[in-house]
Amino acid sequence: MTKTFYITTPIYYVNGAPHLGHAYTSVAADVLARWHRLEGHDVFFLTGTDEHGQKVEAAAKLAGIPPQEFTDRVSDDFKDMARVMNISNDDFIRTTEPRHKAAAADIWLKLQENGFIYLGAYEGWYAVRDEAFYDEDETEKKPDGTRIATSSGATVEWVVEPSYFFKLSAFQDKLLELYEANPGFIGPQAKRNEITSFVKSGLRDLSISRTSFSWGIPVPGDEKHVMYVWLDALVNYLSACGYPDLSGPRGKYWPANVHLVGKEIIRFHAVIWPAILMAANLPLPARVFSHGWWTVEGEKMSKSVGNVTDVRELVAEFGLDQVRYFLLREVPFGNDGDFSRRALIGRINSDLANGLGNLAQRTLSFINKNAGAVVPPKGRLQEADLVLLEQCSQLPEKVRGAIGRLAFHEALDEIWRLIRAADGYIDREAPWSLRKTDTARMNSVLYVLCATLRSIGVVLQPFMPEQVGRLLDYLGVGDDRSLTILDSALAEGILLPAPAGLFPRIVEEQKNADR
RNA sequence: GGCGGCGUAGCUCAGUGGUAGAGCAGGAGAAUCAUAAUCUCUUGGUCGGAGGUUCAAAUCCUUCCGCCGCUACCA
Repeated sequence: MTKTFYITTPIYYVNGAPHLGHAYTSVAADVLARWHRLEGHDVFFLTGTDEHGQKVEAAAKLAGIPPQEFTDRVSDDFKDMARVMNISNDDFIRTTEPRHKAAAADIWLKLQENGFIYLGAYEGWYAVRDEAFYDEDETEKKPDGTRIATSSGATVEWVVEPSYFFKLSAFQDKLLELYEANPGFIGPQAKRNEITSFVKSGLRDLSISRTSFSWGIPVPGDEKHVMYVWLDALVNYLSACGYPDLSGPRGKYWPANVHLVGKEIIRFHAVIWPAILMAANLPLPARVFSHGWWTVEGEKMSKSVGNVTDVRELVAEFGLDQVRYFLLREVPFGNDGDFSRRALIGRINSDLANGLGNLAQRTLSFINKNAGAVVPPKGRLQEADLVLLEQCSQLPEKVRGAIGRLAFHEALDEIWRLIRAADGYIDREAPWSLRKTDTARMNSVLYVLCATLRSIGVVLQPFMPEQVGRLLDYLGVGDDRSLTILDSALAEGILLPAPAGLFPRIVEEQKNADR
């Protein structure tokens, strides 16, 4: 039976437009999904949008349209971003879809049946004007004794509203056991420590319904309440598998292998979500991995600064694969990073244009001009050839290891090590000299270079599907481009098309800095 | 305040007890197949400060300085 691999991005909240951060999560998940497909696994890759809650209700009101129309619009924008980024998701779930509402209602009933839901009261500082609750430290007392919300200035009052609660406190020990028994459950390590100490500090029950607004999934049996958005949202990972009927075609994918999330929502995925699943007697995902945030030119992305970056503009200017490469190469996955034009251009020029692109071009165009435009005959290999080919044969395992740890930057670093080795090889062997003295040897060298480029291309496909696809075309690689083709030697004599540059060098116009 | 992390070459970082490393940037040379890309050599660091343990410390301990994260329900 084929191994299944289920990977998710968070469902993106539709109260704002998609930006660089969303694209980052999706690209990382896409690389994982594509890698596992190369491995021959049965992959299910899910993304989508989270569309309920007070903020969405408010945003729709501001836009002057009904919430459903609003969410349709923003959800389409996220779909468009996925298309532009060449994200290979197998499904796109929306929490306003009937299949999801049914799943969420069923989970609620399961939690209730199992005795983990009770009716209590949610208390807090409520601003009628904002229709929102505030924490005490988000409010301040005015001289006349009334209390206002610091951010909006609206008067707040202490409100007690009935609310259903989830007995999260019952799962404290079980969660700690989970983290203990599965060190890889939360990644990276630093987040695991944070979450562990958070859980150790004591868990309170979680308010999971609201009566103060209505844009949500109704609580089964008590329709004055709508479900708390996070309970609603987390269930999406099950909804897409066909839950509550896990005997259907998608049921085999649950539990998920990886939930990729931004660091701001790790807690919901590493604490609340497993607790809910435990309470519903469902199997737990294998791993929750959180990545960092991007600043842009050293500054935090924010609407007020006006630097919220729509990745689609970057793609239009620099190319899709270039942006995908940068996102995963520049920063160790899990860390924060900075996105700057200068760093992006530096990566494109030194790694892609001068590195991979130039290696491919100098090899392929030489073959095109001097070796009959076919994969040259291998001939008798020498020590230097075998050394390089040995590095090729080790590459998939090295990349597999790095990707298994979600260390995308290390995977790319391994690949570039081989690119540099191949550049050294071509210089030392100098096929341009051999052309005049020993064409058999020249052919051997070119053959080894083709084989090297094939290895590099195959493992690089998940990162840069488009340009690397072209590279494999230029190398005459057929339809099967999975990792298994690297187990067989490259066939000689295949006709090769005329190559063209893969990654154009970026030349920035000199902005006359000197006055 | 409590818990945790970080501070290593101009930049981004690797390196957890045994002669300071990589990539990029800088310098010199070589080569000319190639997107003037490539290759070789090379400049550059009192490993945040101070003290301690040890035959030996970037690596362990103490303390100080600086930066950052977490410290729950509104993503």
